[in-house]
Amino acid sequence: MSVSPRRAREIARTRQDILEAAARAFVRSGFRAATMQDIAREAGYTAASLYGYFPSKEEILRELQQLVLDELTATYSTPFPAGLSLRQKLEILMRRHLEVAERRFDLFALFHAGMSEMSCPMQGPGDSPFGRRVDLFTRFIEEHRGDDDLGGRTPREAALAITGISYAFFVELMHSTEWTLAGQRLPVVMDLIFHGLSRPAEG
Amino acid sequence: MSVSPRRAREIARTRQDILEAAARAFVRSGFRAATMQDIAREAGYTAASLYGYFPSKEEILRELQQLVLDELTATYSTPFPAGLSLRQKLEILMRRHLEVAERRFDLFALFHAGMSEMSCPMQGPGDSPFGRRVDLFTRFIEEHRGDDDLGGRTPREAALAITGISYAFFVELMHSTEWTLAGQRLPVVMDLIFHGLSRPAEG
Amino acid sequence: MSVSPRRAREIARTRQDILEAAARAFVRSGFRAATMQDIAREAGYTAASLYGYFPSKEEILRELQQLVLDELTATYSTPFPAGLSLRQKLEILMRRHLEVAERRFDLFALFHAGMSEMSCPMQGPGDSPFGRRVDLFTRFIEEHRGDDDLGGRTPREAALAITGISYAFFVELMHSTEWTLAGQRLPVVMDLIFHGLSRPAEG
Amino acid sequence: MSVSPRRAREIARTRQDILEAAARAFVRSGFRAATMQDIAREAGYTAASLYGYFPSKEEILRELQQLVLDELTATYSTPFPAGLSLRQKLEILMRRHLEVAERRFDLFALFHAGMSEMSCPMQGPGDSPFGRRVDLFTRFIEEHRGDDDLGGRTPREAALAITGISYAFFVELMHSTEWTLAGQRLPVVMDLIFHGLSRPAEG
DNA sequence: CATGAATGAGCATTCATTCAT
DNA sequence: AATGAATGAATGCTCATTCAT
Repeated sequence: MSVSPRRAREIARTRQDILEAAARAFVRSGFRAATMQDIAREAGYTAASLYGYFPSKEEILRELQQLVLDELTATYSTPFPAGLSLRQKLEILMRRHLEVAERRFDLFALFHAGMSEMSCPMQGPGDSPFGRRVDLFTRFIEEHRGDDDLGGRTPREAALAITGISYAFFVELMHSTEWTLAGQRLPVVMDLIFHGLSRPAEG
Repeated sequence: MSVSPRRAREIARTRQDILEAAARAFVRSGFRAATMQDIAREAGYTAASLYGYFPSKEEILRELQQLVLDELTATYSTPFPAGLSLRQKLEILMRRHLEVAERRFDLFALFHAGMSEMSCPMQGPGDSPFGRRVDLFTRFIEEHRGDDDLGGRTPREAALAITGISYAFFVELMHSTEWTLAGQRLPVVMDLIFHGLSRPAEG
Repeated sequence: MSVSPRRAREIARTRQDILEAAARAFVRSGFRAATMQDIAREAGYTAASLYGYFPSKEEILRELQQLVLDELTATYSTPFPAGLSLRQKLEILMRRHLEVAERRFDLFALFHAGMSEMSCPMQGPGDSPFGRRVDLFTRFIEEHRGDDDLGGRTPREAALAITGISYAFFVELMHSTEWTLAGQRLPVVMDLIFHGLSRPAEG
Repeated sequence: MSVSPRRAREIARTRQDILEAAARAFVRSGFRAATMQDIAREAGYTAASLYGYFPSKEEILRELQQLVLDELTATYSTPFPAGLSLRQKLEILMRRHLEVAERRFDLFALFHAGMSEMSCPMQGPGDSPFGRRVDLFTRFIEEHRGDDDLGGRTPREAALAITGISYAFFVELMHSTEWTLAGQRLPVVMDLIFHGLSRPAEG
């Protein structure tokens, strides 16, 4: 009665396909505006077929959110080499983020795009995806900061700056099609985070 | 059969009421999810009445967007005192933004909340509200920068940092209810923009 | 803000129209098979309009059930002239039933037709409409029986016989179009109930 | 390429299983509400498999109806011992019915439960299962009546009384779980049919 | 002008049925 | 022969919009 491993893999892949299609559709139109037909067309199925893999549209969104959260959490929980400065660790962290963004572009787009609708139907307005990212950065800073890394700001303030700047550059990247620039821009981002506009980028 | 000035003013005020109600509704639920009933209830009318002031729901959104854009543009086009540094001018600009945010809270909330839905149904994804703000900051910088204000970054890069940081702090403010903090936090924001994390907040 | 009495009456009448249309549709096709479109067409509206008067299809059924129950209960709770025999009181009761059937034909048809579906979605299978009628008759008998009216049977047994016979004749009546026969057949029914096949109808 | 007798028997048995499962499902939820999945689950198959045995859900219902009709007809066409009174013959007939009810409980339940839905989708409202039973009883009476058995009523009237009373007691039995009472109650039923409430049950 | 009522268009979801495996 | 997967055709319900009052 149990599914064969082969079949199980097939199902998992189809679910992934649908989730990715849904991510694209949600980014394009928002959760409400995207119809099951849209998602299905994008995934190469009919709307009815989706219900063989997910019980509802809401559940698709929920799984999508969980996926993003998992990927994101992983970038924080993977240990960092010891003996590095906050800045070095942060750079590693952001490289991991870029990696995720490359591997799961739609997911990341969804995460950055759907502010209101990704949070509203499920949780209080307090923890939007943006807010959650701020939280993660805050905890990261609290854990890895040296004594005078923040120049007197609270970890949350620092996290706000980091989240804001990286958010802006991610959005920029997302809308441009030259994805290859991503890595190259990281030094600029790091430099802006740590020295702001006043200090020259290099030396 | 032209309208009396008195009547004209009445109409304009009602339109404003509706727009504000719509802004609240849109922030709370997103553009699609917010029904005309929701907006009407919030404004103290019935859904049918709204059509005496706006031809469609989409038009309400469009006017709302225009309103935000106008308010925002005004903060840029009002001249700045001569002889000020970029930083000083930027601080003035951001104070103006705060003013707008105080005067038209819902509008600002809408602007910051509904990323995907505010842009998608109308224009290409290229110019989201966020992107438009980046554009405005970019032009501002290009216009007011001194020779070595940006430490080697392009104006757009600088604008991205500014937009990102101020966006983050605005969102933070919005979710907290202590709106009074707004002004007090501005120095921190300015300092983060210009010196990043490394440099102490105050000399 | 409150509805004018005139309007209220209009609404009540529309609700009645819809309920009657629904009764017809339910009798014809059963609860599940009857679509909102069917009901609407029968009532001269569109399906969407019905939702201005009832929140759901289930609620329509529920109100219909309540209506039947109310009408039926009324026939029992209206007092009977004192000093009559069980048979005389029962005849009065059944005349009242006939009256109801004349006044609200659809309702009665619905009540006699939809056994399974009228009960299932709402209550346990124990109290079908049929069962409820048996209960009412049982209580009626317990209340009005003389000492040796039942010839040794329990009130429930007597009620089963009464319900069964009257049910059969009602169904017969319903399918024939000669509704006028209703009253004329009552003596036969009464006689069958009290004397069965063996005894001549009239002395 | 004809089927082996062994296989044929296998098929017939599976068809029976499915029909019984369907009867249970139909009684529980009504014809429309019962899904092919429901029937299949009850029968231990998948929905798709049912189509190897029946071309459609409607056909299942049709065969079920035919089955009931066949069983019922058999109770009438099996000859009765000569020289018996109408009452004696009727008692034999009803014992046969009880037998059927014991052997094919679900079938009988279906027959008694689903008035509207069992008839509607297929035939005019004239011949509901109930109506068909009345017809059978009518013909039975016409055939076996003595000269003054009916006390002046028409055969149809007598049949209505018989059908009604037996229907009521069958339903009662069905909802109770004490099926054993069935036979014991038959005398009461017979007595009610032939003497009504007025006459003592015994002697 | 404000509104209650009506509706067309659309959407999520279900289900009988088909078909390749 | 049995099934998992896929789908077309509904179906209940919502909502932006219109219009008579």
